[in-house]
Amino acid sequence: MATMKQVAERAGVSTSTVSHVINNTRKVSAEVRERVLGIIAETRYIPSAVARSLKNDRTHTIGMMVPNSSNPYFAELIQGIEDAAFKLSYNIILCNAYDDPVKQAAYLRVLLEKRIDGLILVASGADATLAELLSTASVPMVLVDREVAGVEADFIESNHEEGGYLATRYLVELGHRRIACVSGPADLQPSRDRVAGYLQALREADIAFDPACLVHSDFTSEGGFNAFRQLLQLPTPPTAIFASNDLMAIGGICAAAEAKVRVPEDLSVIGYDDIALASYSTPRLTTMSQPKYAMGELITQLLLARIARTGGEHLPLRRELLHTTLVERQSTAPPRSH
Amino acid sequence: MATMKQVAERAGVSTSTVSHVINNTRKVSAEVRERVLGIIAETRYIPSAVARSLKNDRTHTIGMMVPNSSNPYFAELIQGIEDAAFKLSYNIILCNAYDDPVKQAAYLRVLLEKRIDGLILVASGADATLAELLSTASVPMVLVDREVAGVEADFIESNHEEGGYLATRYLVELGHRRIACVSGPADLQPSRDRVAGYLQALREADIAFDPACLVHSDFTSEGGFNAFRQLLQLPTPPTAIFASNDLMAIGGICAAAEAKVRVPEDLSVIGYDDIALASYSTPRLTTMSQPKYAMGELITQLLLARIARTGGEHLPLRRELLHTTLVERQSTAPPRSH
DNA sequence: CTGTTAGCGCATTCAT
DNA sequence: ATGAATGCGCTAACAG
Repeated sequence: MATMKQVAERAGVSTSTVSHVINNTRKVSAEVRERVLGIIAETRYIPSAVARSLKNDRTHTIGMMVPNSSNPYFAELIQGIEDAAFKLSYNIILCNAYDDPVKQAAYLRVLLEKRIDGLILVASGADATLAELLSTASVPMVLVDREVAGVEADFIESNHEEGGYLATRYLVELGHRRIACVSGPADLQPSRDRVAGYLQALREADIAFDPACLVHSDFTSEGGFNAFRQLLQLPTPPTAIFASNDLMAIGGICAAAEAKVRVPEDLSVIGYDDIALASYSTPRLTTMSQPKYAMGELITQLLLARIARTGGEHLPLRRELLHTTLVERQSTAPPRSH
Repeated sequence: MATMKQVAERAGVSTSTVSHVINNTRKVSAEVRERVLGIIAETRYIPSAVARSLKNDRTHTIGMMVPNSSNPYFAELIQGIEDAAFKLSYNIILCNAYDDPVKQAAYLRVLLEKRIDGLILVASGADATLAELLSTASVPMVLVDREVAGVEADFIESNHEEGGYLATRYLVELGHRRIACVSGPADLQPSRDRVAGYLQALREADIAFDPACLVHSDFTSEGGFNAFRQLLQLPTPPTAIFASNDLMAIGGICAAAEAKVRVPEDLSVIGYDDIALASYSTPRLTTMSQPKYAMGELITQLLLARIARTGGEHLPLRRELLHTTLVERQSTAPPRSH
């Protein structure tokens, strides 16, 4: 691989001049510029971002830590971020923590060594070690969906409580009175928020909350499958279920089908996230749509704004709560008795 | 951020010694080692991989270019690769080319500047520019699913033709005679291979191929939805459809449901890929499973083997064709008339 | 308009 | 067992 020095020699100029024609950073005579450009093409010279980064203290690389990039919600979020980042000349290093704080810490360490310009973190666990590591790292950072105790950083999420509320209220308005909820892991704040919204909607409708109607699962299709099966075996099964994400809703619908429970005739199901497949599952899934693409763009913008100010005056901490919107499709309907 | 030099000064030793305690690369007295380690902890020193890379000419970073990381097939493949790479201390820079050769070229350029140690490429388009860029780049590389004319590199894919054949033969064995195929884009070799397998199975069963039964789509749920609708409106609709990927199969099943065509009673559907959601779609999807995780591991191993030999003797070019396996679930059954 | 030079942070060779 | 010195490839004062 050719180096700038070699290019300079062959062009009969200094590396300084070569550098400037590459970066358009100072006036260079047309003649010299052409000559240099010619040699660059001829030698297929490609500047080293590594060397440049060492000099500039900027890698134009962002670390993205998620629990699981195969989960369609994260996959779509990542894609939005990657897209926005590309437009701004940043690359993404993808890290799957699998909800393992140890693995997450190991990754963080590597990212810090690689001198990422910024970090987008959907935290797995929130042990003290993480807060410790993060606060001493002092890398520009934005937290998504999950806050980390003791870490001050921009934070973005959709309004989970509102989402849970709207989903449940929609079911109530359809005429349902026995409404169950399949929640995500109880130790995740977004899960709890969505449940809070669910309870709030129930309360407003004067529907007594039956603890048997709330089951905690794990945000996977399989988990949803099992949770629905359990709910459908209740003495008085629900006529509607709010699933805390689309994966569980889809798995749940599968369980309903196997139990000969028709959706939406016998059971209404509403999901959360609005992943791409929700539009084409059978039946098409009614769901609370999270603005994933907008989130991706906003996250990237916030992070880059913070990166731009590194060392400068402190930007005020931002906390963004995005709205979710109801997408009515075919998995919900008024209850049978109506 | 502390530097090695600062650590050295505070510990009263040379940077050389600090470097050696960090890398365990030569004997250091216990006393000095402890002192250095103490200062490192105290100053929260984190070595710079950037500087190290400049020196070593290795970034421990791999570029991964895919058409679309939200497609569950790629998402799961990426995860397998990312997993395997992590174990071997490599990170992944994720790039979405969106089937746009221009965007792909732009990304490639950046990856080359960042001096990635290797490239995993699921090529979008294969114009001459790409071959040109790639061959002069001389970065260790493995191609996945799509070959690039004029580029010699390791190549990995599943045996698409065999997969298409097995899927179709399975439908034949179930008793179907009118079997349609929803293919991926005609300009993609894997699409063509799967179709070839489909045709082969038809031929073996002495079933005349009806061109109306082969429709080309785009590997998306929406595309599958439209393709199925078209097929179901045929004067003599098929009793079974082989969809070239799960996304299209799932979208197609949605179309069938809306046309009051029951799966599998009225229509058998078999997909391809075996994405995670296939197990929990309604009905559970019968499909040809691609060994995504194994592919991810193999890809990573091949690439790292090649990276290790950089500059050394040439490793023979490898061409790996992995087997797909039939996963029988609930979207297929004998035809009604049986 | 162009060149010289120093230094980014580290690994490593050569001394001692 | 340790240190001094060099250079990886580049950018950016500074000088002319």
